[in-house]
Parts: sequence; C-alpha cells; structure tokens
Amino acid sequence: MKGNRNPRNMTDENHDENKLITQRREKLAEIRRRRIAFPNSFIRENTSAELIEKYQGMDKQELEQLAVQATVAGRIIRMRGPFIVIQDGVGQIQIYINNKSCSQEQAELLKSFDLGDIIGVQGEMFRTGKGELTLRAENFQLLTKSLRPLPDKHKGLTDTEMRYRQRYVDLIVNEESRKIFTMRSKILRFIRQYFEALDFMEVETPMMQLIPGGATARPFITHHNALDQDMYLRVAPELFLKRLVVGGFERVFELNRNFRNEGLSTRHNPEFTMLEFYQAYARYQDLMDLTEDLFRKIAIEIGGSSKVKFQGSEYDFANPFERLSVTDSIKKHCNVLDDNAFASAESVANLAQQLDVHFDESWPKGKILMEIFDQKVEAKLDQPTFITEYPIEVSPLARRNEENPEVTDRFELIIGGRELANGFSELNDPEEQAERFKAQVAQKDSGDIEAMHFDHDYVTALEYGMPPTAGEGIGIDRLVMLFTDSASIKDVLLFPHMRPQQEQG
RNA sequence: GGGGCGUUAGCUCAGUCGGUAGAGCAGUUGGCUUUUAACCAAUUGGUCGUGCGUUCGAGUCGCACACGCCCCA
Repeated sequence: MKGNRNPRNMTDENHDENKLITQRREKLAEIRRRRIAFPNSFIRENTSAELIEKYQGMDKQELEQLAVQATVAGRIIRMRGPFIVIQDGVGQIQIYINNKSCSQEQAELLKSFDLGDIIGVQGEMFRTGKGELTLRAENFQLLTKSLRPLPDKHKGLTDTEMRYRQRYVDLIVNEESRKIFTMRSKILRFIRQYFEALDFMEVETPMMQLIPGGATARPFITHHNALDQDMYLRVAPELFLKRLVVGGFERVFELNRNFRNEGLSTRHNPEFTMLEFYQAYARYQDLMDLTEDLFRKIAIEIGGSSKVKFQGSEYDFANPFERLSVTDSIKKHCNVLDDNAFASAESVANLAQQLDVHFDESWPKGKILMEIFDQKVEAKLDQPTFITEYPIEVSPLARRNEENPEVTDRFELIIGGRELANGFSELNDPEEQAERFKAQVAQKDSGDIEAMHFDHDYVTALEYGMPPTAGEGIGIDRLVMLFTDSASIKDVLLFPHMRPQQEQG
C-alpha cells in the first residue's frame, strides 16, 4: 500500500470501502437472497493443468468425437465477451459461456460475475476457431464472491509494499511470486532428502531458551507467565544440536527458524530460516566438500543446470569453490604485500587505519581483522569462496587449529558478497570451552551486547564427551534468494516483517 | 543512525512556470458472442500519504512527520 492513503483497519471493515466494493457487496446480497451464497457442495473433478496436458495434443475434430466432459473450479482472472479465464492452483483454463444459450437466471448470474470471483464449471472440452483449448460451460455456479477488486489485469501488482503486506493478492496476480515460493518449497524438500540420504536425522530443539547461545547476536526476550521467567527466542540451535551428538545421535540436522534482534534490510529479517547440521567424526574440510556438492545438486534440481544466474553474475557450481584464508583474502583484495601486517595486534590496527576501517581500540586483534574483512573484502567476493582460518576471538565454539593457535578450523561460504554458510570443526574440549565462555562473558560485561552467555549445562554435556565433530549452518533465505535470483530477502519470505501502518482518525 | 528517491482514482501511471484533477485498465449501461491485453459507443469514480506554513491561489514551493524503496554506516 502506498503511504497511508488507504489504511487497512481490522477493527472497522468499512474503513476503506469504495464504490467497487459496495457494488460487489450488493451483488453478494442478491446472491444471499437467492440462497446460493458460499455453497460447499461443488465437486471439482479436473484441474486446468491436467486438462491441458491431456488434450492439448488433440485437434478440433478429435476433441469433438471424444466429447470430453470436465468439471473445473477457479478464480476468474480475465473476461472478454463470452470467454472467461479461470485460474486454479496449478494453472489457467479458458471457459466459454454464451449468455444467449443459457437460462434467464443463469444469464443474470453470469452478468454479475466480477474478476476475482471463484466459480465452478461443468461442460465439454473443445477447441475454439483460433485453436485455444476451452471448456464450453453447460452448467456453472458461483462458489465464492470476491468483494475486493483485483489489481490491473496487465500490469499486476507492482507496488512492493503492497505485495509484501498483502501477499495473498500478490500470489493471485503475480505468477513470478508464486514461482519463487514454489521453488523455495522444492529447495527445502530437496535439502531434507539430501541429508536423509546421508543418514542425518531431522530433529527439533527449543526455540525458547533460558540461555541464548550458539551465535553472537542480540536475542529477543519474552516472558513465561506460569514460571514467571524471562526467556529468549533462540539465535541458533547449535548448542542443543551438539548436546544430541553427545547423546549419540551422530548425524543430526535442524531446518527451522532463528530470531535475531537486529535491523531489517534486503538481507536481514528478524526471523529467518537456518539449516544446521552436525556430523560426528567429520572435519570442517569434509563439510566444505559436502557444501559444494549440496549447492551443485540444488542448482541442478531447481534450474536443471549447475549454472545459476544471480543479479547479473553467473556461478557455475560444477566448479570447486575458491578457498582462501581470512588473511590471504585481505592480502588479495586490499593489496597488502607484507605478511608482517598480520603479525601483531598493533600491526593489524595500523592496517585497519590505513584501509580506513573503523574499529574500537579495545578490540582484540582477531576482531579488528574481521572488521577489515567485513568492510573491505566480503562484498568483493562474488564467485563462491570459502574463507578459512577465522580468528579464535570471534569463534568461541570452534576448534583451535593445531598449527596456528590464533585461528580456528572454521570456514564461511561467501557468494555474491553475501555470507551463505558458516561451519567448523567443533570445540569438544570442555575445559577450553569453559575458558572461551568466560572470555565471552568478559566481553559482554564490557558492553558487547552480542557476546555469548556462559552455558554451564553445555559444558557439562561436553564433559561427558563429544566425539570429534564438524557442524555447519546455512542461511536458507539467502540460499533461496541465490537460486531464485531475488534481490531482497522479502521476496523469498511469504510474510516479511513490515512496520505497522499508522491508523488515521 | 545518515543520505537520496517515492507516495495522485480499485490497479498501473501522467500532471509543464503555482491558476478548474488526467489517461489506460477495472467498474456501470448498451452493442457484439469461437475471442486472444477482444472490440465499439456512452459513462461513474479523487481527503493528490498526514499536518503545518508561504501565497490572492498549492498535487506543484518550504518545514515536520508516517510508510516504502535504494545506497551508506
């Protein structure tokens, strides 16, 4: 809806009435008088897609000889003369109704039909003079009166705000939008099949948590009345999934919602869908291989090709992804020639200053390094790239690298300048994990609102022993954006979060 | 948080230098009835996002606010 010109006010259904709606209400009132409003006994026998698939190969004569009877139902989306095009869940089909060959009563009903009405039609399939496969109505009835006019039949609904706020209208008139959400569903189904085929088990862990953990992010706070207890909406399922690995479920995944209390943008929605999976006796390198394979197979499943076009770029998922350490990526994309730049906290701070990267003096070396990466490198990484060797200070749950104690066995996958995935070999040393939590709490106490809490029970779980394990999270909304060439996360969320509209008067 | 752009009929959009509010589609009435963005004729429809200001006069100029989009942090 543009601005507030027509606020939708749920408490007063007459608030945005206009003449078109009034006319339709009058038509509905007449239908009520005739006691044929909102019938529930119509039996739909055929879908549009099914009829077209079966009979599109037959010519006019063949169809006439077969005299195929069909019964369809759908929403009127176009009317021209005696022709009505209806749309059902799988497509569209044309209906022919000649008002001169039906009863007075039916002719009246036909005349009252509006774009958007849902009708049921029974008749015989034929082909028009121009060759269009059409159902000649012998009987028809109104199933649902639509009281609100549909958007322009040619231009559709283009106002982005209205498309997001009234997604149902968007879905009625914009096939492209229906396609995106159909593809989203296919991608989710494929991911589940993929992991099940690898003997992963799908699990569900708490979304309401006493200690929010598993990611550095601000949580939403809610309150449990009976327990008189504040709770957090989870920012990640990570710590619970690893408890399950301790318990002996060696391959688990969860595909569900996370909540992070941060701003909205074309890449961020406060609730978003994340895939997380954990595999015992695997290393982070194994997950990078798995990720390449998964992306390649999704591309082929969805688009029939390993090549994907996204916002002017093309990625071929048949190729292995580039693998670069954080420091190598900075060297490559910021023209840093001297390895000594990464030697100490001072030298990294100097580098940040040289590159005009803003940072806080109190930050540890690794955090400044990541700030350089975030501000100067990430957006430049268009082709799929695994960034590895993340600093230990920003990776409180990842295993420390054996050769370089400053970094962890961790990677992130960047495509089109966006983080798509984050994985690592898990830290399974309970004593080191306790130390890492302490460091997070210290950061929290010094004002870092995103730092983690100390999760004692998680440490206890690790004390029972977690096998060497690797885990990964993949942002599903961004992944769907990638495979549907969507510029905004709102385009792949059925009901994206929108600021409420102000009521007037 | 900062900057830019946008908000006009149910939908998609014009609106010049500040001087009576426009089109297409949809709707209504009639014609046509195997059409293809159907067509032909007539016709209805406006709190120009909200508020304040400048002005004889504001859709248009100024300020504030709301919502959205884009860019930056």
